[in-house]
Amino acid sequence: MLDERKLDVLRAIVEDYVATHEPVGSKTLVDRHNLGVSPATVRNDMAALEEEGYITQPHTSAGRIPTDAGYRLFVDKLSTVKTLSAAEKKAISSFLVGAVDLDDVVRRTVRLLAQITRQVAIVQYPTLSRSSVRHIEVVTMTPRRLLLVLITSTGRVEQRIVETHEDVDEQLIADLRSRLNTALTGQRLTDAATSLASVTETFAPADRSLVAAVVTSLLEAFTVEGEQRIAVGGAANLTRYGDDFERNVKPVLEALEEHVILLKLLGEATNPQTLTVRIGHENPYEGLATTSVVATGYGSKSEALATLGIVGPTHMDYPSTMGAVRAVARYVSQILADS
Amino acid sequence: MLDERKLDVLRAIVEDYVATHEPVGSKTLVDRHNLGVSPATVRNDMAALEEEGYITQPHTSAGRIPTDAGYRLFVDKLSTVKTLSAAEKKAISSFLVGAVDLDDVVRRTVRLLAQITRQVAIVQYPTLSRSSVRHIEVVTMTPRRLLLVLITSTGRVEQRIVETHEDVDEQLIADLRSRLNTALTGQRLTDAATSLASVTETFAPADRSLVAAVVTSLLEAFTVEGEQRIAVGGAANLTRYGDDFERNVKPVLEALEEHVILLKLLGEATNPQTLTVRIGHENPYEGLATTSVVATGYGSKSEALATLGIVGPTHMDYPSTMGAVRAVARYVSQILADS
DNA sequence: ACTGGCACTCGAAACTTGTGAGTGCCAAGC
DNA sequence: GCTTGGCACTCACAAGTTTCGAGTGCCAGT
Repeated sequence: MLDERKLDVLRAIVEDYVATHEPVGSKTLVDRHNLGVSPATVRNDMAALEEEGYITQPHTSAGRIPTDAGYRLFVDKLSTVKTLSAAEKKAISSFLVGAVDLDDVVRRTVRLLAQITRQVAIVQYPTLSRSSVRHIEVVTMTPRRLLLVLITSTGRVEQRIVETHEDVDEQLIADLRSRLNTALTGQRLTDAATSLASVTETFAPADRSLVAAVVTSLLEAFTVEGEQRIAVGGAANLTRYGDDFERNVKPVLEALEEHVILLKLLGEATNPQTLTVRIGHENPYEGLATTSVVATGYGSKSEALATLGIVGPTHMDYPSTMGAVRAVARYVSQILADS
Repeated sequence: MLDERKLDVLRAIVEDYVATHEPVGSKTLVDRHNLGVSPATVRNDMAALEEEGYITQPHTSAGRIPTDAGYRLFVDKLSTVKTLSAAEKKAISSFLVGAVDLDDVVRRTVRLLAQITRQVAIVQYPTLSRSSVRHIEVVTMTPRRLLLVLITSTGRVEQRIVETHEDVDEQLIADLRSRLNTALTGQRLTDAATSLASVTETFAPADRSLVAAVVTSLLEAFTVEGEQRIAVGGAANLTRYGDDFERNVKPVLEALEEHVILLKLLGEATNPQTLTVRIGHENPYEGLATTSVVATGYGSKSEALATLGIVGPTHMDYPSTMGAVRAVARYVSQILADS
């Protein structure tokens, strides 16, 4: 059905449209890419491609633009992920060197990704679920307010405030702190939840109400569902969408504020070798019909800790973007892994 | 020069323009507000106001729109800050109740502020400089990687990663941890810096290199200049700027990513009673010529910990916006203060 | 199977025209 | 001496018209 040349034509259309953002016609196409055939032939091929649903006409007597299906085919079969130039690779590593903590790594990564892809970048903080408890700190802020700090093996720090009904006893706090650490340090967060219950029981009934409050709060911190953190950057690149602000840009801006939606967009974490690309309507959010997402996991070669990616118009330069996302994910994984 | 009625006319022009976003002419003005005079009279007043630089014409034979100076006069002399309705007040308090930690308070505040003002909200995290050390935690992540966690009296948690050249000795770490806490807990961050030096001296020379690395990192964490954190929200409200995306919205989006610029925009923290309003060109950033900033401090009645505010088009509804910003600042201060 | 030719389509840009909100100014009126 | 009605003038905007050309589909010829 689709012979080699038709695919060449589709590839040419996608590349041209991505470069110009204007519908591309048969003549222009033959001029720009040396396809070795006449416009008339290309027209026939185009008719076939349109028949199959890979391209479409915005209106009669205009050129063709790729459909979501067209981009899909292009990404899957007609393009190869572009590797970065040496200069770009150098820029990446120098950008990430010197981060002072996990937050800083994430912030720098977002900035970097936005900068080199010229798109909106999204980076998920390493998930808690796969990490383990490194240390738990309990600090009294005011006589009736405690601050819990949970430090995980991935270097992530979670805090919780606990309000109490009566003034707290410093001795009890110290006791609680040491018992919590003894019981939980080294445990995976998922397992730590169960261990928490037994800790409560070792306390005198009189102290149980305080302990229970702390435990509840810690449990909350352990069960991360719905509270996964995300960093976003490069929103100014949304200008690249062209006009029709209201229809294209606004929903994206709205989505960027809804971290729940972003998490869905990023999808399941994959390892840094595998790139997930969602094109237009493939996205699980209707506002992003003219938007594509390129995402991948990061953390370590074998097991992904979290996901990062970019959001951009469907008419983006997929090979370059995919290359950049993959490269950044690899570098970040490396930074997080080695010490 | 400017009698009572001329000021009334200016007020009417500002209110009308803010409501419609269209140049307002003499006839419309008389129709909508009952000024009790004829359009011709209003025209004369308008000519005077234009002479003084408070209003201007986009082109001949169009209505007038306020200039930055016009808005300035309006804000300073012609309007009163609008107090919120009971329902709005209730919404504010219910929105902020249940925050689990300082980060959460800030995040919720940004969201809330963006929602009720329908503008872009900016909230600065409570500054470190005025707070004191509550606790310092040193945790080994890997044999050669330490995580420092600094907890301040304001509930802010700072983290730093320290890489060492040789494997660390757990005993030494425990020792360091306790000495640091003994020496520094309760001290203001500004004073703590000096105390740090003396702590180093109490260690055996062999351990000094490790201790020095930790101390350096802590010092960094203490001196916050240039690393003040900021949260931004409600970027989708930028749609409200009308068209001319490229000229109005893009620079704002860019500014929102540059936290250094935002800090300048927010300016010095004032107490929650005083509202800072910067209109158009008054802003210390050229990209925001069509933008106004409404900001105020928050933290406690007497002393402001940090600043929060909104960024929006110069043609915003100042009375309502100012009322909302002030109200939110007060509520947040309250949340942070009482326990 | 490809190509050149040809009639046709139709959006975009350039130009034209009409309309009306708005202005400035002036002379008359309270 | 303000205020006002009247009047001629301006000019952006919208609607209508024309032109232009890139692009198309189809068909007959190689």
